[in-house]
Amino acid sequence: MLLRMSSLFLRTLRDDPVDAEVPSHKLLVRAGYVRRVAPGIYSWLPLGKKVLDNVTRVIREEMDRMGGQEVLFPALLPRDYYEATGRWTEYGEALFRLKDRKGADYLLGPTHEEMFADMVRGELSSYKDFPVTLYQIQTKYRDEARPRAGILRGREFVMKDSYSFDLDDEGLKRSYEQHRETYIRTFERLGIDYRICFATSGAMGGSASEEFLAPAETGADAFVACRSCGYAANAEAVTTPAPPAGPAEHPPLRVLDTPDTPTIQTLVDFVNEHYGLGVTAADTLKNVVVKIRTPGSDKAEVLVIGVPGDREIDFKRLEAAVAPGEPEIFEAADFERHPGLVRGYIGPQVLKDLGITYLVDPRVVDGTSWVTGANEPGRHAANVVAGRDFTPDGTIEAAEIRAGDACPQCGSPLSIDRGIEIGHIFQLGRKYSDVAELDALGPDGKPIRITMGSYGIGVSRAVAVIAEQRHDELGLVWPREIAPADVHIVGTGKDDQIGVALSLAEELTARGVRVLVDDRPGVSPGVKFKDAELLGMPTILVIGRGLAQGVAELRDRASGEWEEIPIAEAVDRVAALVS
RNA sequence: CGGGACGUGGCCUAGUUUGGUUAGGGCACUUGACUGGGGGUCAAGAGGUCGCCGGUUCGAAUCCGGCCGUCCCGACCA
Repeated sequence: MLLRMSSLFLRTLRDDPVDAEVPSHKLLVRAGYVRRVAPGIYSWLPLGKKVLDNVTRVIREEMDRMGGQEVLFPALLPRDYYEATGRWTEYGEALFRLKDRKGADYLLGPTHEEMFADMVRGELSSYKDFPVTLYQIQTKYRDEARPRAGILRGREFVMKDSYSFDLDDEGLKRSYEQHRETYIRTFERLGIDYRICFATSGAMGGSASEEFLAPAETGADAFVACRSCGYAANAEAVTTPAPPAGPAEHPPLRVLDTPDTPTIQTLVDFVNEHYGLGVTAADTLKNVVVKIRTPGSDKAEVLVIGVPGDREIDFKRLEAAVAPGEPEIFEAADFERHPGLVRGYIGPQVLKDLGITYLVDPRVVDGTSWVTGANEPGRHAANVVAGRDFTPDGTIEAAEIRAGDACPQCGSPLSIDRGIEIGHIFQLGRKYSDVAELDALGPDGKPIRITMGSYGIGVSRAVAVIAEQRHDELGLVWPREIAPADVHIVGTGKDDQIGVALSLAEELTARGVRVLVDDRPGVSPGVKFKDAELLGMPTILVIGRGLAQGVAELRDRASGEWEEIPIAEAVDRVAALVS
């Protein structure tokens, strides 16, 4: 492959685009890899297309190595498939919907579970046909409320999605492990720094689930990590270790007059000053009322959640904990309908009598003593003991996570970082096969309900993530396997240098090296060097003022190191780097 | 959907507060000359419905009204 800058469809920009915030966005636009067409929608220019193709190729090779079989569904889909699983309505605003000329409803596929399940049902019917794993590399469409960060999070994006179909849970587990290993190999090859995090399965349903997160300050997902044991989890999936049970004996419950103490801090100050309790916010039990709505219905159940008073409810964690239910704020009008709940002074002591479900943070174990509401305006209760004065209906992971919280595996302090989700694997189970009535006929002549796994990699996002992780102040720094070319040959100065650069380029091309050569006449060396650094090929070969002495410069883009080499050896040296 | 900002050649922008000749600059582009190792210099050019519609006015990029669009911060996702 030989690309000549003199004829390459490329224009680099000196200024950052005004709408770009994150480095990958700025650099991919400045280096002429992508151009914005509409919010969250980008075109790929020749160099960008090569990068995208390289990422795609790596993913495809690893999927094929695993035994996956590639298919391709349409992006434009009729409504019926998504009607059956309820997602035509459930997917909500994020679904691109359109009508054909007859007025029939269509959508642009945001994901393809339904199509895969249906295809397998149509083609396979015997237990002998399983297991099978199918995948596709497809453009997906999601009308995000707010696309941002260039191709990191667009409304149109390329995704590899695969689905495993197994006869039993053990098979599903095997398919899941295979994908896990394949993803590890894939991201290693792509040169992406990543963490495997326990995850919640979110809107897709299903059970066991892990996310591959690329650490980045600009990431949308918070995750925790433990230095000592390697535990890592998405913030939504972090579990809180329960402390040991408290002592059996406690002083009796005591109701206190606490006027004007609507917040935790005013309460703590008041009881310490007037009653000498010596408590902190962490000794109080904050009770938050929410409504949990079942999707697709108007019914909402009232739920009270108890968390230590020094912690806020993390709404994202709450949502994950109650999924597929949807939590809603309990408003003033709701309090009027439930006179037993005294706003600001709710205590768990009465919830059983009110018939309201009470879930607590895992730290609230039997034998722990709390300061909490007394269910009367202006009054709180102290020495309220879990297991004696109230009995929760269970625990819930809804309290915020903080750096320094105990690791659920080893107890060491956790750190919190941000990351970009680049892959997600999970064991879907039978949610879609139930809807599709996807069965195989077993050896005994009875149907076996197929169990599915679902696995995604953000392909175009991976390009942005690589750019995000591999750049410096000068420009992009592509890993060799992903770079548009192996070597960027710069011919500075006059015709001699450019002529030599071109002939070296042809020799290298003949050796199977992918070459980008800057043969633009009349462009100053400074411009060519800047462009070479911005574009980010891993190796830069300069044919310049050393030509008269028969030497060239061989530069490593990532380290910035360079050496002078005889031009006669240049082809061998570069070819050796590539093999 | 809530909050904030903005809309001027391909890109980045000045001008708008206080209406007044031909809307100015930088980058990029074309031509010529010089230069030739860090986005070089000089000269000459091409390129604009100032987001759209309406209003006020002798006169609107500028003031008023409406609409559209975009970006950023929050609630949602490969």
